[in-house]
Amino acid sequence: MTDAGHNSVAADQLRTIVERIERLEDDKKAVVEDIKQLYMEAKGNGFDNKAIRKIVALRAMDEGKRKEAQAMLDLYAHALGLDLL
Amino acid sequence: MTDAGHNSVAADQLRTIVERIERLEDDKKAVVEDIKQLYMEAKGNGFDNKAIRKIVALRAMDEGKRKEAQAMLDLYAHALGLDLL
Amino acid sequence: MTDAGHNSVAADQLRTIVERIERLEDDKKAVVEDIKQLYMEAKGNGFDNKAIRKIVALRAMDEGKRKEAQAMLDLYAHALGLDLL
Amino acid sequence: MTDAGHNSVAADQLRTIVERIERLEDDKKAVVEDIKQLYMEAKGNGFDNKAIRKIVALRAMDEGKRKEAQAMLDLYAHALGLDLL
DNA sequence: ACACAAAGTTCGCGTC
DNA sequence: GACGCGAACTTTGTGT
Repeated sequence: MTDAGHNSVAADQLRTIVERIERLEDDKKAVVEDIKQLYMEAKGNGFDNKAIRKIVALRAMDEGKRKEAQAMLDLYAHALGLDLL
Repeated sequence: MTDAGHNSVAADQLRTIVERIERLEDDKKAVVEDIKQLYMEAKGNGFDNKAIRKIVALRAMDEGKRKEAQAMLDLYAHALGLDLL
Repeated sequence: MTDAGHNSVAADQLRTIVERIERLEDDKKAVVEDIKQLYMEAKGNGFDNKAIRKIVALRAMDEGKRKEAQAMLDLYAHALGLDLL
Repeated sequence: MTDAGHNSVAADQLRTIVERIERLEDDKKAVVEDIKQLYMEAKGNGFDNKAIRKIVALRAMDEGKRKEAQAMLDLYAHALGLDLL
């Protein structure tokens, strides 16, 4: 088998990989677009998107970690006399 | 209608929005995961992921590449155009 | 007066502006580097940089806006039955 | 030594760190403001700020540009090298 | 209000 | 295997 033949295998493999990635990236792009649309819709209904984003992030976050991070923040805030609420 | 009733409308709307976002985020996450898997598979086949990423980026750019090149020319035309006009 | 002479004024002006910007960008870069060093030092002393960043951000934020944003978040969280604390 | 005393050490350390960061952030803010002023001045003199921004970016890149170009060549050498080796 | 640009955050990589 | 470095993505702010 020639080098060309041998290499064409890798080249084909590479091409396949790249194309599969590109398709998935297209999918991702579509989903991101849908999400954007949803936020626009929410805004149209008078919601505060920034708050919604935070809510989504908080719900996604592991509860344990969230409370731990909050505790650390509270600790530091207290040490500096910063009134968080 | 009570305030509770009144609020529950917005609350339901909010909940619906948040849940729809979360579903889309799940979709997105799944796609991102698939992409990651692909890269891992590529790596397992001896490919250089960094190079693949650049290839993908370049191909994605190539659609807008002419526009970019054109913009670059315009840029210089403008920037140096100050000397010319 | 030739075009060249006339244009050289604008060109010189442009050059001056660009160079002044570049100097300021260098300054900025240096400051950013210093900040990074500070965070590294803090980490070396056992502090949680993420929490410190939040503290700095909170202190920088206008108190009114901060509480307003927090109130909105609380409102939404409550509507969804999300326990923040 | 009381806990309060013990903690006050860390609290003081934390306060010092935060305040040093805040000072540096102020410096940064001032520099950013100066840059903004410069752009406004440039605009007042009839220059195209968008073009200037690109010029500055390009000049900043130009130091690393050869490296980037080299990286691009290496990239293709690698990616296509699969066909060659 | 939209798009562009800047900042911060996170993730993968190379290094030690 | 942990740490710092650099790139990619997300989010925030600003100028039009």
